[in-house]
Amino acid sequence: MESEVLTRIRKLSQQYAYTSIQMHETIARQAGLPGTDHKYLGFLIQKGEMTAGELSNLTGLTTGAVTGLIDRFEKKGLVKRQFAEDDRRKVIIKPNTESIMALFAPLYKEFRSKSQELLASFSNKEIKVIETYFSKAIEIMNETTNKLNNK
Amino acid sequence: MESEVLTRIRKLSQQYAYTSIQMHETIARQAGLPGTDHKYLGFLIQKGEMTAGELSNLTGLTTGAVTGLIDRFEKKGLVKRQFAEDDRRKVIIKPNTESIMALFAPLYKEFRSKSQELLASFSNKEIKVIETYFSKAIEIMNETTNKLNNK
DNA sequence: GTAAATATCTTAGTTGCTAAGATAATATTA
DNA sequence: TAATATTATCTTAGCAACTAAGATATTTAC
Repeated sequence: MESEVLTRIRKLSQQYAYTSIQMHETIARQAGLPGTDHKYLGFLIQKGEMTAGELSNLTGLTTGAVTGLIDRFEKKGLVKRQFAEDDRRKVIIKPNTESIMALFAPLYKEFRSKSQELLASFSNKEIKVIETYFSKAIEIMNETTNKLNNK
Repeated sequence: MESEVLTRIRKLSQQYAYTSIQMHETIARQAGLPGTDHKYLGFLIQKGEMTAGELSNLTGLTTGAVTGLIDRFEKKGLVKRQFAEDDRRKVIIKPNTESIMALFAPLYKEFRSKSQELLASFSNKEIKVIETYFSKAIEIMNETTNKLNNK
């Protein structure tokens, strides 16, 4: 038997994740990125440049899939390939942050201002609560995922 | 220029959504559902039975894709097809909740108890804050998605 | 009763994935 | 140093699930 609160939060949480992915997919499609590529573009922006192998590890995609992914990004001018100076086997992927921003910023504009507004409606203390919840929930989900993957 | 708080929350939020999807995908894979099928199984559980067309609308998949989706679920005994009595063109998809639960419950067990624990560490007032944030953020994301889709 | 609309299924073609192996560069070792 | 092993990425073949378009079956409208 589980508490009503837990059920409510769990449903909201699932819906939140789903809605968020849905929105990001819609925005990506409008920006000319069909499928799930935008998900990986996010990594590149957040982490900055990285090698193809690192992206493969991070995403769980095979190196072959990553090759195709970078090809598609490169063709759109969103990233550049560059051999590493210290190891010429490595391919460094350099996100072209400016062109990425130019592509996505207008689509996120309204969302951002509304989010800003929503956050402004909470006190600092309340925001801290939200942050704590997010952080700890992320930790729990990662633990669950890792435990399931390593056995 | 955007506030630091907004940036922090936005990153946490994206990470939350990504981690959540990642966990659900891992659980689904362990349950023998590769790809993204589990996402749609969630709809069936939450909404109960629905027609193929409704599922198509809800998911944004074409009717052809939905046919394949139901085929895969049916083959695994997770849903049943049934013609609607009032309109024999319609196919009602009936989720077999018991077999779905039996498949997934053990994989979610530990996650649930940890979530329960996490939630217990917040006061009722704080939980209300989290719920409010989720609800309103979902609303904003849906608005954004709808606005982008209808133009 | 015929025509139009609707709900689902089928088919052909596309996309992006994995797995396995090829290629090129680097590290190791005798 | 030369031979061998390892590493990083790319290429290829095969596969799964998608879309778009059209087929089929049923219902609705005239």
